[in-house]
Amino acid sequence: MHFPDSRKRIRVIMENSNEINKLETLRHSTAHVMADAVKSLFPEAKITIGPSIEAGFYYDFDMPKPFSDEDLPRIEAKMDEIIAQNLPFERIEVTRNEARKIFDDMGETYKLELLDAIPENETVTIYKHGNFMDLCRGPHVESTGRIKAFKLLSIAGAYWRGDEKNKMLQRIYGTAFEDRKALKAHLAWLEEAAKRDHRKLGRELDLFSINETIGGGLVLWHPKGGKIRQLLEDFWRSQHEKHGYDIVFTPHIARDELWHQSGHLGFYKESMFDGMEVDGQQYLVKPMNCPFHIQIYKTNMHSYRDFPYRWAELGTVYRYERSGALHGLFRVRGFTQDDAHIYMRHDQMKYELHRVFKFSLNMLKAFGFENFVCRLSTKPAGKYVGTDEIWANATEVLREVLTEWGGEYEVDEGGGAFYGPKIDIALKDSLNREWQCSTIQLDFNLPDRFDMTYISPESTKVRPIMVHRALLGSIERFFGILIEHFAGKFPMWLAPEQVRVVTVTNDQDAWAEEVVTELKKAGYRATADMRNEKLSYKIREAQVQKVPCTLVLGAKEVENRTVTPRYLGGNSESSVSIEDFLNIMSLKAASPVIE
RNA sequence: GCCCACGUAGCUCAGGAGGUAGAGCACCUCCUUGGUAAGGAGGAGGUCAUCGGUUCAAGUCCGAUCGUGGGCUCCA
Repeated sequence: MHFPDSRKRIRVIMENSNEINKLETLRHSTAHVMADAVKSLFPEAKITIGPSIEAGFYYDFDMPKPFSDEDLPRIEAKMDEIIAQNLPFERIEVTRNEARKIFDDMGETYKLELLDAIPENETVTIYKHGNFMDLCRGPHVESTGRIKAFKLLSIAGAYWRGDEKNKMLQRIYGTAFEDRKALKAHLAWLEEAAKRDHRKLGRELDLFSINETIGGGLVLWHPKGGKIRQLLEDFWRSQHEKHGYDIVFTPHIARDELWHQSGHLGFYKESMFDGMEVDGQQYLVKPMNCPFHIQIYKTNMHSYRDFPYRWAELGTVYRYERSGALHGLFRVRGFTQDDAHIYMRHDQMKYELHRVFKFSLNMLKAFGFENFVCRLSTKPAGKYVGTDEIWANATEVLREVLTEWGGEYEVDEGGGAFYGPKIDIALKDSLNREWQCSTIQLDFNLPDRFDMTYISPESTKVRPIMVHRALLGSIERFFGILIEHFAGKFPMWLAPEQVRVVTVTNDQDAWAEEVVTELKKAGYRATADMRNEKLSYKIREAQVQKVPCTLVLGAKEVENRTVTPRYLGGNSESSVSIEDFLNIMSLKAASPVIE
């Protein structure tokens, strides 16, 4: 029911787990060295925790005064000194009382708190290098000299133990690698990711904007972004119709009564925008589409013969996100889900879930993604609705779906929502970052709450099985992912402008207009640049704007009635007739096909 | 929402320790008609985010607000 619409999820996958462990150790040791450096530069700092993370490490400090950016080079310099001394990391086993005394004497109150949290049966260890001691499970590298390549990256605030009720600590992020070459590669990767930032490309390519006057998290789609969205949605619609879905449309607001029935006003209110009063009735802006689709269902009696129903909608929803969480297209307050609900009989569950899973993967593949990671979330330990039998059954089917697929998947035991188990699909982009997009969720709750029924062969009323699913997740977020994945160089079928016809001089204007007319007639998106500018100037502009194909027209082309193509990032190719070029385009611009 | 940083022309950015704004690109005009990533000249364009304060004088100092960014947090 709740689609992970705009969650940013970045994880760099390392292939070899041994390598990971070595790196983790190295990074954790680097964190210790950093804490040592911070303590010697800022004796008033209290140390807290400093783990290794996916692409580096951090250490949190309680500081009377926050760090500034200028502090980072100073800390790095101090760290270099500690590393140069090649101090051995010593592991010291201590009793609780010894540990307590040590950290108490040092005034490290956070360490005392951590010490108390260590289970009774666990050995307490301290790691020491030079004069720096830290309560730590380890392991560590042999000595500080093993740290060959590190860099401090940023400063951030972070709550003690991640709880906003606690004190805000000062966090320093850094990273470390086996050697300088690997570090350099990682820094280059960060730079590449920054270059692809969809917010930057969105502005440069004039795709979308988010406007202060309108409000944070509310997206304006410019003509070029709008064209891409239109192409994407047309593709999406046609594929859904082909795959047995019917398209529905529902309103943006509904009376509070609906949200009471659905339960959203109970458990989702803090994410919903305040309502408005109309004719004495309270209306709320929708954060989800499901209650509407259920109302469609409930307008009629249904027979077991009629299933399944597959109702899809590009439904725009609004959810309150805290201001600090907003981020470009990835985290917004208004977005369009590529939503659908499937209603079915119990005996159809297996077929439908297989089918929708396959459709999800194929949809993502159509946009050029090849690698996926799936996650199965099973029954929560605490409260849940639905019988154990139906949970077991549905979970088994989902497991089967994943096994049959054969790809990489993890199981989040107990991670399912209270209303049903689910499969989430994350894609990996060209920078190997993971983005969770698709979600396929069973729902044993809403059919009950809305008293959905169908008539069985025995003439009894039976609850249908309900599945929520989104393939792309949110159109806004998926668009952001596409921008970054392609670095703005959209494939021909999605490019807002496919062909730019560029003239050498104004003597070719007539031919340029004819070529554009021909291209448009054939259904391509083409424009002519007939400005009084040098050829190289116009070529550059077409390249900078990432138009996939530029056709150069000079005297030669006019004479032979040809065009000279040049593709994005490539060099000039040989001249071809317009007929030949149209043939080439029909191959290059074909929409993907989903089986 | 919280911590820190930032907010000067459409964009990217300059503006030494207060004296009433500048560059490049983009835009407009003119010259140039030039074969594969920027030809030349000129012009227009800014209540320096907003509001308030200090001062004879505030992009410049102080405060608040709004917004953006990096994180944290939340995510039925």
